[in-house]
Amino acid sequence: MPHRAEAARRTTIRDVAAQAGVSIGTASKALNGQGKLRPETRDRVAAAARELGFAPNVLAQALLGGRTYTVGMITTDSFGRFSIPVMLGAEDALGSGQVSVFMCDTRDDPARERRYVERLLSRRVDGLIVTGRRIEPRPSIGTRPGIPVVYAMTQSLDSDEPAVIPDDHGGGQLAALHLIGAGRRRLGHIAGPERFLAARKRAGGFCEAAVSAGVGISPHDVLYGEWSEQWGREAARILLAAAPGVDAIFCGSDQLARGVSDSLRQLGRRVPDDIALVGFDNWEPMALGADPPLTSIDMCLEDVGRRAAELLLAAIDGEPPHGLTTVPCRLITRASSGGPG
Amino acid sequence: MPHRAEAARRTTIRDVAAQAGVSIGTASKALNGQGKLRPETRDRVAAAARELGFAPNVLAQALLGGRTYTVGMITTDSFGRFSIPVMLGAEDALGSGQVSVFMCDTRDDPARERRYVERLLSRRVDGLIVTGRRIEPRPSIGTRPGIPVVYAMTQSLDSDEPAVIPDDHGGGQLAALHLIGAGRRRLGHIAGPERFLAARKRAGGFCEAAVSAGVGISPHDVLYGEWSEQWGREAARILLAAAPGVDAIFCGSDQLARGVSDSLRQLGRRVPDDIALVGFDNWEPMALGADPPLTSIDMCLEDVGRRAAELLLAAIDGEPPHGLTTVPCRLITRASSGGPG
DNA sequence: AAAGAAAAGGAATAGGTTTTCCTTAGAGTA
DNA sequence: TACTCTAAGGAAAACCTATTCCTTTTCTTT
Repeated sequence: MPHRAEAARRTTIRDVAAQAGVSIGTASKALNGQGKLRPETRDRVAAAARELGFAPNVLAQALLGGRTYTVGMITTDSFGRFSIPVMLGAEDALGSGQVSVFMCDTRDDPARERRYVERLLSRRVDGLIVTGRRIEPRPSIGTRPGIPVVYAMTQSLDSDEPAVIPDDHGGGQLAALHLIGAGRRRLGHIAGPERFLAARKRAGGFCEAAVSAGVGISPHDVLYGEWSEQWGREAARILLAAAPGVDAIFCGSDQLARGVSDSLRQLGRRVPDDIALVGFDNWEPMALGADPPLTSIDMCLEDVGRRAAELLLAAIDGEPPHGLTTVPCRLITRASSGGPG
Repeated sequence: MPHRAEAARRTTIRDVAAQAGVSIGTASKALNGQGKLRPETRDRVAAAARELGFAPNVLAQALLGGRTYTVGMITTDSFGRFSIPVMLGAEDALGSGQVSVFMCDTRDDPARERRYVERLLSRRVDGLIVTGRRIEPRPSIGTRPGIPVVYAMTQSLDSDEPAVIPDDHGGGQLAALHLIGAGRRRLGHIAGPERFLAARKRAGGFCEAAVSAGVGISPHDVLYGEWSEQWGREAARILLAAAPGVDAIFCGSDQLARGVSDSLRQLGRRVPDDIALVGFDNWEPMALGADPPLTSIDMCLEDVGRRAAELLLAAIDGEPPHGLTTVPCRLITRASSGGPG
């Protein structure tokens, strides 16, 4: 095609310069506070720019400066429950630095992922954030060297590449300490699938903290299953049959806790009076909708995203980080463990 | 700063041209299949490009062509439950056209929104999609004329600006027809807050379809309240007290339906045998986690996003759409209304 | 062999901005 | 008066690519 087909050309710095009666270079200096100019000239240019609604063409700036103030965010999670808060945090940290974010959802398709990476590279992004829904190491996204990458809520098989993940182990510990602190001594844990690293880490932290506090629970008391309410319902029955005296249950997700809560009600056990309940994720629609509302462990995913973005910015500025960063979890106390509400 | 501070400059078409022993212009033509070149020359250039890992600088192309193949997506919903599927659909439609998406979350702050719009404009996006979590008309985003805007899952107070929203009214009708088709005759409806247009439209469609089918229910039988499980629990008790013979309840959201389901169990009514239940949103974690799983109305939000993106692309190509487009809902049948599962 | 046509590829321009280097004009000094 | 110095601002290069318009080479044809 020739040039642009249509519409009123946006005003450029050339228009501003003309209106102010100066050269293009002078206009640029006036707008950016560079060079030596008479104050009155600066004002004239500023006025012209305001009047014409001038905003510099970022493309041209980027072309010249070699930096686009743009990063790519790649998710395999279909903007799911985990990657979204991560993105929010990252966007927050980046956005305040005038960096814009290209969003790409690979739908778990490696071919699509490659295409997106190519596209982002030819858009000359300054860096890449890769998010996922599992913290397990994944194949490296493998860009050319020179463009920095940070993994968030996932990590690379190449363990030198920087990654930020929540501290699931610490989250499990938090749950145990909270329940024990509330006077519970006969603990149970209902978990997601054992093949999930996060499920194992949560269970590990929980058991470890309990044992350190002198409360007996062992890793093979953990009921691994699925990430579903259905499994929560089943597992609660199994657990109560095996250990009728249990007075606290930690669940590997809020969904599990919802299922457990249901079964407990049907079995005639009161929450929290008979059995205290702690979930994981602090997924508010789930946790607040439960009756009573669920105490839960919040992974602070926004912090994960924010941290990842900070690391990326550092890398772009020439201070590449390495290895794994974990972000601590936080306990949110609600009625299901006797807290407020 | 001088130029770029660091790293191995990316290979440009100049490098390719040098390597192939041709001029820049010729290299460009070879790579884009333009002009008249000896096949052998084309091959040589292609080989050089491959060897050097050349990808054209999209910034330079955009600067030249006046189009960036970039759109901005602005959400007020903190990437919430509604705007996400919309974005997914839009990204899908745009991405396959080689258009990349800038993501911006305004956190419902008008000042932030203005800043983002400014930033997107100075990045010379080809268009804008504005999404929200409510379908109520909102103040126009008000960009300069020339850059097209489409609203998705929200609409502009300026009713001429194009918008795509789900057909809540039709969704309500679907629910009524389904329940009546299953032989139910004493219908109840538990809704969200009356100040929400979506809540009113769903209720309207439901009552209208019921009445047309000769089943009595009137708009003031609708129990408006909150969008919460808690209100679902309460409203179910209120409804059963007022109309003990009810044999089907349509809920304005899956969360409401979850609450209703809980209360029904406690009141000793079986779902679906005694009372059939239909939710709205088809929010899978909620709908599938319920016991029994919920029949629900799916707003097909991905389609809403896809449609919005298509309209935007049309507008960019010079065929600006106008006014409101609605996307039909779909009934997803599950056990709570006697369906499969 | 000469002339014309077609094929192949090169030079230059445009796009918008920033920065470096120069030029001009005025003020100050010897 | 002649010189230097500084302040103010202009001209041009650079960033990278696509396209238009030319020039050169090669082939056909008479």
